[in-house]
Amino acid sequence: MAASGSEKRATRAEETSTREHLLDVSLRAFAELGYDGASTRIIAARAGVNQGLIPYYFGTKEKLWREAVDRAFTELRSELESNLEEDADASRRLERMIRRLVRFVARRPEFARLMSEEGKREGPRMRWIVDRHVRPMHAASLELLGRARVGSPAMTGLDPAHLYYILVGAVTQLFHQGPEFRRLTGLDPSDDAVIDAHADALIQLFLGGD
Amino acid sequence: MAASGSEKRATRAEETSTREHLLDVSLRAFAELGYDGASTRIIAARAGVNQGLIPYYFGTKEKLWREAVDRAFTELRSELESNLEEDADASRRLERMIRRLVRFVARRPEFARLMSEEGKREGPRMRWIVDRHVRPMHAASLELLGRARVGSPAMTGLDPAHLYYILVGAVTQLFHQGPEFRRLTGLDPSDDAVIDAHADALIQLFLGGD
DNA sequence: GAGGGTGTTATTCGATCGAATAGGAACTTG
DNA sequence: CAAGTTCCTATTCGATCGAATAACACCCTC
Repeated sequence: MAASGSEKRATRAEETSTREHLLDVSLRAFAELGYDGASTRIIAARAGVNQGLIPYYFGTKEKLWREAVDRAFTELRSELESNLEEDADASRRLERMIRRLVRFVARRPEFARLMSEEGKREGPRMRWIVDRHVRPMHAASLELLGRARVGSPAMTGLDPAHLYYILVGAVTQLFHQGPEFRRLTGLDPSDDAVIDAHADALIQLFLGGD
Repeated sequence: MAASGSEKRATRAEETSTREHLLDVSLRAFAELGYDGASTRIIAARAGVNQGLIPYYFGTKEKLWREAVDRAFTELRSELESNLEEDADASRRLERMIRRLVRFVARRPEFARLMSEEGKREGPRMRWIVDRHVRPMHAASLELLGRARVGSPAMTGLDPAHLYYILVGAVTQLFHQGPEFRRLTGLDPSDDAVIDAHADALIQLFLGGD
């Protein structure tokens, strides 16, 4: 069952390589179904290839997972890091960061889901992801939060360590719980109106009326 | 391999019944390992009983899951509903609610984990849990938030629907991601100092300096 | 146009899954 | 103390898991 129309073998270098496509599909599957729930057969079926291709390209399921995660964080970084320095005002910088974060999480809720999937239990995957990806991001966030806190009425006196988890949870929860949100409210978590309203609410809450 | 010392059969009605114990263990296992990851064999082993007991008591794994979830929500309700009405000031009521929520989630992080595990994907379990448990809680929360919003400088003008997800995420994230938090910060998410600091930060953020 | 990669499928393996079954051990009721 | 009920274990079943293997189809180089 070759996904697209192209009949036989799809003549190398079609849209994207099969390998890249597998990584894409894997991230969503791991996020949606969990590491155990996302069987290599399901992943292969969604990608329209044979299950044997996964050991072939990635060796083990674990390595496939790691490569998919690396890829997701690369995308997140490229999303957030672009021209953030140029803004002198720390509050404005935080505001833009929040808006970007919201949009990113809304567009790729699987990212937040994967993080929560792994961050909630001890294990080699948790340690790997924290040491390799979360810690640097966390450090950068603390710095940004620490600077933005100065002068913000809503945030003064708040411990940045707690603020970090408060902010991340506040930003991601709605999109992380997308299906629940949709069933509960009838709204579409991928709707731009919902996304913008959420970002607006967060910015008002964290940065007050300045 | 009977867990405790009690030799043969444990003479009915010891501490708690085996069935209750299985429900307790199940909730933690489902939250920690996910529905698929928590095999009935693992659950049985943690409870110190034979795997065959689970079909015996609960019929199917799905029914075991539902009963464990019912039990968790019963506990949450009894935690939150007690003498909340008597406080006239909506802001104070929200403040106490936040403090209780934080303490509950800190004490039973498996609750938040289980909710996020199921709320992130479509499926019969998601629909069951939303219709049966989340919707009533959500309605009550919206009412409380709507009233508390009036007069609170930080929350005026914010859509209660968004506020709900912001609040839930902000409250739960740190404890939901307990193992990650511990590795990242070196702090213990079950430490009372951490718990109180988190509640304080949340209350200041949401209720400002009143 | 023969030969050697490379990408891919089909098949198979041992392990583990949830559930069914049969039987045993202890308590309850006569 | 015999019979029945309840609680629990041991074993087994078909399904599915991740991974290994063998063979195949295509492309490239010569």
